[in-house]
Amino acid sequence: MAKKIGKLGHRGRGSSALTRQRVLEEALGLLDREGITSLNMRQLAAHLGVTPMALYNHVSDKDDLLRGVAALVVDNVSYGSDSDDWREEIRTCFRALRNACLAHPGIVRVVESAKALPSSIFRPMEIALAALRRAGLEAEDAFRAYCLLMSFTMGQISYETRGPYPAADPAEASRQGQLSAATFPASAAAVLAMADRDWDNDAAFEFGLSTILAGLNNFARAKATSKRRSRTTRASKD
Amino acid sequence: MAKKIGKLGHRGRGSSALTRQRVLEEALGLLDREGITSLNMRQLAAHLGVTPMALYNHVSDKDDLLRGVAALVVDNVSYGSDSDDWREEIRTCFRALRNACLAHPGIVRVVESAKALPSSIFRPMEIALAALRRAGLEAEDAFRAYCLLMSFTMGQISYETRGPYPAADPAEASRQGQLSAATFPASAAAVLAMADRDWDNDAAFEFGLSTILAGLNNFARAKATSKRRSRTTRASKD
DNA sequence: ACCTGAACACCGTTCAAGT
DNA sequence: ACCTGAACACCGTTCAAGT
Repeated sequence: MAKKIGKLGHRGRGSSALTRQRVLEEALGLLDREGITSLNMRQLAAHLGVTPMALYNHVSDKDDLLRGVAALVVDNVSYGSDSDDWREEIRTCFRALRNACLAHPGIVRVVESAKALPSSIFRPMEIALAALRRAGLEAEDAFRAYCLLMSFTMGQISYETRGPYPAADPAEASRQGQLSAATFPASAAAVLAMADRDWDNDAAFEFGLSTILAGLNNFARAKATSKRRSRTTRASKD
Repeated sequence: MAKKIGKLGHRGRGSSALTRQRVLEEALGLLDREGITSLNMRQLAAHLGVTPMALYNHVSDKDDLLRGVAALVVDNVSYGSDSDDWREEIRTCFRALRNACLAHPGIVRVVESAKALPSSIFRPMEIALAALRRAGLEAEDAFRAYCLLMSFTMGQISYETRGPYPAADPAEASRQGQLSAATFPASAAAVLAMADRDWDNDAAFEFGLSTILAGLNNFARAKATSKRRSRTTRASKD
């Protein structure tokens, strides 16, 4: 027993042994504190007080590490809602996804560079698809709508966490005189309008969500009436 | 003059000297043929028959190289249309962006990993913003709508070019039994519905575009009537 | 001004060896 | 079973030297 204490005690920090969980958690911490460029096997090993090669006992690959970190962020998110309005269900689902990612801004670059995603991303997909089917969309349209929602959400999060590209930020470009009112009038006007008030990412996300849901609602209602009409036609034929 | 010919003649391929343009074009070719992992200074230099360090005479940085390659893909795209329907203008604009990117699938990863974007990214922004203003949106809403359209388009292209993540592809997951109808009924149904017909990325993109435009149209019309109403109210007060 | 060659400070990962 | 240490095959980039 003394042997056991001694064995655990001589490890760097704490008395815990190296486990996959500990590796992934330290990786996420490193990502949060120092960004994705610091998330490499050597620095991670150093933070765990261990040799780089020790990590390979708990992680098969760097890509496995990245997938594991992504899973850590996304696995325990609650995507469900108790509303019976399909639009509110979808709102809650993608808001939850966005909030989880914004809590660990570096995770977006991890997801973008990972070769595979944790399979738990099927959970928001399931919820969204179910809600969309309940709205009256057919399977194929529902999947297209899901792609639309997911693409927008991930794109938006990517933009938010990376910050606007220096060369693509209207405000920055206007400061450097690249965005003259002569060649880019609409963009220059947008900069002018945004100059005073702070840009609100939450509001931009909600705007996007509402716009998509309005469009999907239009689509679902059109689908419903065309179905009803064809039913009436059939009935009158009888 | 013979000296000049000799000087040019002893270069690896062709008689052209190394220029920034030639470096960027070869980089794009390398990207197209072998993907982003092969797009590095050493391999690029080898393809140009030159030492890695020779590239730094025409490119300040690897990030400068990436930005240059992105510019090559995006600079000469024509985003405009001759329609006077703002929705058609926006369709043409983002279709053009998508087509340009799909012509060089690797470019998406380049854009994602680049620290800066070519400033010609303002051209589609300008066209989209102008169309949205003409639709009746105020500056801030127009910019939010632009972000929505751009996020969706880039997200969609990213999904298309990377191919679905092995762990996030419903069809693949269902094949491996990760997507049982018991736990993920809606997703399993989607796979079933998509099993026979091929998934049509173009149709999915058009679906997304139409949905967003329908939502924006709703928004613009609501804005217009609320404005008209307040004007009437004011008039009746007079 | 443009290019070369050697070198440096990094990466992920293999391999043989220790306990 | 788990970890170490040295090594390999890569990266981007600096620096001194050549023309």
